[in-house]
Amino acid sequence: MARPRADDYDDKRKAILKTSAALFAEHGFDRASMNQIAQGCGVSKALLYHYYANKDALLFDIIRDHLDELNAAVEEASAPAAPGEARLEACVGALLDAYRDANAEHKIQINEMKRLPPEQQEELKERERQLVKVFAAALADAVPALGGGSELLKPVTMSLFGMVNWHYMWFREGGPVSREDYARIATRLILDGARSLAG
Amino acid sequence: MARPRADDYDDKRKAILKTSAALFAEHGFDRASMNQIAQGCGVSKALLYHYYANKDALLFDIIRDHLDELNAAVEEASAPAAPGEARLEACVGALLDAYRDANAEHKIQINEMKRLPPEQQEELKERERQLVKVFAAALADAVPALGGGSELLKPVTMSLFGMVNWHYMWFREGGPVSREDYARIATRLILDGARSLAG
DNA sequence: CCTACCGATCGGTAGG
DNA sequence: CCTACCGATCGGTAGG
Repeated sequence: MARPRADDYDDKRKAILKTSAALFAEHGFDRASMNQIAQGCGVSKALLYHYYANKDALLFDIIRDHLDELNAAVEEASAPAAPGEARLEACVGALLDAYRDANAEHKIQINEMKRLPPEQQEELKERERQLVKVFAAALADAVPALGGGSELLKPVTMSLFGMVNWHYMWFREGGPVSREDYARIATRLILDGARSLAG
Repeated sequence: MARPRADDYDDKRKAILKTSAALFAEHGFDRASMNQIAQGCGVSKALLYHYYANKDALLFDIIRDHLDELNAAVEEASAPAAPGEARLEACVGALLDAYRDANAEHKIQINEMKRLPPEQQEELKERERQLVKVFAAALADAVPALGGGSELLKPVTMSLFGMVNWHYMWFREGGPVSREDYARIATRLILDGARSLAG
């Protein structure tokens, strides 16, 4: 009879994911060695290879889990039938909030995804596209002039992602501007600016 | 007597810088080997080490040259005593234009700077701060409410950098939106949004 | 300006 | 035939 999966299998997997994400973010994917990661997790390297077939699989799982969490958070915020403007701000706020304890994962998504083989990258990029889609829809809803095939929708949507995905370069927890503040600021910049552009 | 520097010393140095930047951007700093770079430049590895003491020095020089070019372009655009709004758009346009043939260098600045030792990073970050300073000043000039110690100046300035520094993720040469178009769009988003926020 | 190497360390896998 | 875990070490390649 097959040996059943250990009760804490998933907890251990999550712990490995969190620790390795921190090490990848700090030293980069190539420089964080499997030995370091095993040590950081308090397990043997052989056990690490029991959970993940190779280093790439570890990187893939970190980014996939992260993107799934972002998508879940944003889709939840996008669900209520709120007016366009409030819905966009809720989405931006949900995204920034999902980034709160995921700085390492965010940096890895931005900087290390290209280390993966093309098919794996494609699977992750599909999840990124899903995220972009929700924001583009919320934007087109809040500023009707951006819908209907306007050339402005893409650059404006990407401008919003630029702001939000760049926040980790300057934003500091406990500073004068909170995450909620910045969600409001970014939403205002985009909405008022887009209305002016479209008008 | 010391051997004089070859007439084409600087041309060769620039060529090495451009080729290695392309390889670092494509494969990442760690994976692009000095052997690959030497081959790509059509020189021996020993000659490469004649120009640069080590791999770090090469990385440092790529980013320093790049940042110096950005600063020069933006300071030139910032010089004319144009009205605040036009000056900001000129600065954004100059920055986006300086990025035109520097996609590799831009990616390296964003992704690989942390590979350098702290003092070298500091020297480069000082150049980044100089760039930020010019934009913050142009913004405060164009939207007076952002000046005078407003808490909004930093997040709004960083929002602008987010938009512009993120452009390489989606912008394609020859697409429906030109660099000039996007300079206008980003400037409008920031200016109209900031006025609405400050008001 | 070249090639032959070095000390160190990598990701990954062996038997049990 | 599966999964859980160890100590030891593999072949290759990096920067210099």
